[in-house]
Amino acid sequence: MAGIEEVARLAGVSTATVSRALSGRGHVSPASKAKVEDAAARLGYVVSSSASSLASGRTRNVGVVIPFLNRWFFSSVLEGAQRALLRKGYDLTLYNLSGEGDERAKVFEHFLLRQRVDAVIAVSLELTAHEVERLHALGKPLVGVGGPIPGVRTLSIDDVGVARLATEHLIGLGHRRIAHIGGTHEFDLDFHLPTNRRLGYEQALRDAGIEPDPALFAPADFTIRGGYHAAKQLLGVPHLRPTAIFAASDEMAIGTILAARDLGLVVPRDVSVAGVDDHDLSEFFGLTTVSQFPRGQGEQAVEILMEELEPSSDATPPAAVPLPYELRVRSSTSRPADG
Amino acid sequence: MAGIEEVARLAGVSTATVSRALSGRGHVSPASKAKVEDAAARLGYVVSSSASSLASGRTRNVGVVIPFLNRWFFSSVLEGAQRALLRKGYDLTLYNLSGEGDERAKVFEHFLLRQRVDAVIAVSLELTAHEVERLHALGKPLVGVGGPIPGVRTLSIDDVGVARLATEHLIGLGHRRIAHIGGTHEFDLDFHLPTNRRLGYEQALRDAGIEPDPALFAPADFTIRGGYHAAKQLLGVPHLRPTAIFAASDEMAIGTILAARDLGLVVPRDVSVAGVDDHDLSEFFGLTTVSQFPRGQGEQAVEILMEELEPSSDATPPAAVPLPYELRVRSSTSRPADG
DNA sequence: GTGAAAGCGCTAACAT
DNA sequence: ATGTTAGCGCTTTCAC
Repeated sequence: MAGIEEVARLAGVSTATVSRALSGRGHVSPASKAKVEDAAARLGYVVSSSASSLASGRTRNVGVVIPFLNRWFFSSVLEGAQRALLRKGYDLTLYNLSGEGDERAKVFEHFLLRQRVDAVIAVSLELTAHEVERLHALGKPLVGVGGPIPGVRTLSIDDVGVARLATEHLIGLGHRRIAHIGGTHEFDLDFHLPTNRRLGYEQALRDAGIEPDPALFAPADFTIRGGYHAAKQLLGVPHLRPTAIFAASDEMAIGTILAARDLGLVVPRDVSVAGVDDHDLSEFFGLTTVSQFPRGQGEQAVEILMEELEPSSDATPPAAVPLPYELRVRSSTSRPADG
Repeated sequence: MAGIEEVARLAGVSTATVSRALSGRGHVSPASKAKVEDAAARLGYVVSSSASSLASGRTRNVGVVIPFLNRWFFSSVLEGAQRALLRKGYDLTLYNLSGEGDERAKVFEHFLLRQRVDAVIAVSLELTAHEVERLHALGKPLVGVGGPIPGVRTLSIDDVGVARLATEHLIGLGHRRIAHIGGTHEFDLDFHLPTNRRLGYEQALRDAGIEPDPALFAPADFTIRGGYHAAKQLLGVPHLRPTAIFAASDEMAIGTILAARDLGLVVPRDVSVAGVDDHDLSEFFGLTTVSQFPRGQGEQAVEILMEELEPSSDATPPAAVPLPYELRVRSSTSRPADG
């Protein structure tokens, strides 16, 4: 492993110039810059990140704390963040907190504080005031994705609006008996997503003069299996059967489609189904859904951090752009049979 | 941020002793060790990883290079690796190579070489000789998961054996016309997984005196949708219809089940279906499959690295234990209708 | 078992 | 625009 000194010697300049030429901070004449780059390439020189970090205080590394790796939403956010960071020349250090909970303390007390990261992205994690404080005390920018954290810049989708949109779509098609499959209370921990989506559903109904019927709500766990069972329940009673079901996630909506099939019902003729996410599988199932572009959320989180880490003169501050969402109408929804 | 000096002062010892006490290298009397730990806790002291790395040459960080994040197998391996590393006090730096390919070069030339990691885990990536060499030249242990890399310790499942097992299960039930949905050639890049699974399938057939019928092979892309279309093809011709289908992955097997349903066929009465993976969704679909425990593969990769990074006296070297796999019989397979 | 001190390989003042 | 040099905060010889 060649060091900066050898590069300096080969290029015929000082180590300071090498450092400047390679990092882009400070002015270097085009001539020496070329010589340095050439020498570095020749020697296969790459800076030692630890030496650089120690001397500069910057690590060019961002920590991402995330509760799940094998769920579509989370892996998509992670993928987006990774791509954006790589482009900026940053590393991504992953902290998956799916574990017991003592892992969580460990991560905060030992890992994030070792000066290994310049900033932290917290995905769908409600950080405690204490945790936020520790991070802030270190001067580490922190941005949340997936829900509001008090005192933290957070990218958060308008869950009420998303649910309204899906429900209004169903109402617009002529449905009046619209059921909802939402999250159980345990899932309300992180940012009340289930509550907000149920709220949006109810608002849309009321705006259309329909009183939400508690019998048309079924809780589930955001999985296909959970949606399947909830839907069977909802669809099982013939004379009360809803003509449409809005599920709070695509996975539950897919479960609903499968349940309908098993009951001999045809989607959308006998029952319309709508979800939220635009999951990988949704197109295959022809599921009408509301996209929420999680990859973009990961990328945007990185943009925000970068603006704090390396303020660029020109840039208009990304501002608190509301996250986009979009109705995607496929073949799982149609007018109800009657009319 | 308190430094080691303050800890030393508060504990009434030298910085050298603090370092030794906290890192566990070198002998320290129990008394001073306690004092140091106490002082460190009091001050909320955590070592600066960059300073520590620079001085010691160890980063306590492992790089994981992985081609996909949003596929079950890969995210599971990643999860296993993350857990195991966290337990050992190591960080995990993620390099997702899903991108174009110039990303790949970037990662190898700039990221992995900046002395940021002590070791590298390569998941399902066929590294070039040159890439392997660069890594070795740095003295960085490297272990592969998912397929053999020349000159590299690799955890690799016996794909031929896995496919044989699934196929033999179907043969044992009495099936003779067994179709196979495998990968297309593009998927053969990484370790010939599709080829090996097809090989195992054919071996099992031949061992049972059945000549593989090329008409009973259909290529797909390892997705549910791909499996669905391939299966429709296979099941569409009534008089040639296989009584069982072995798919090279659970996702394709699930697609097969859905295709069968859409054709009015009942699984397993009209057609048995078996897959490989034991995917999250497989239980829900009652899919008979061969589990391959990817989480364990990630963990095992870490074990191997640790043995190289921190050789423990007692440990029996983990040796080249073949990766376990296991037939999981559910409700998608049964004896063929005739008998 | 413990302390003193010499680096680890860079970066950032400060000069020039 | 470039060179000189003093650290960055630890770990690790080497002595004791």
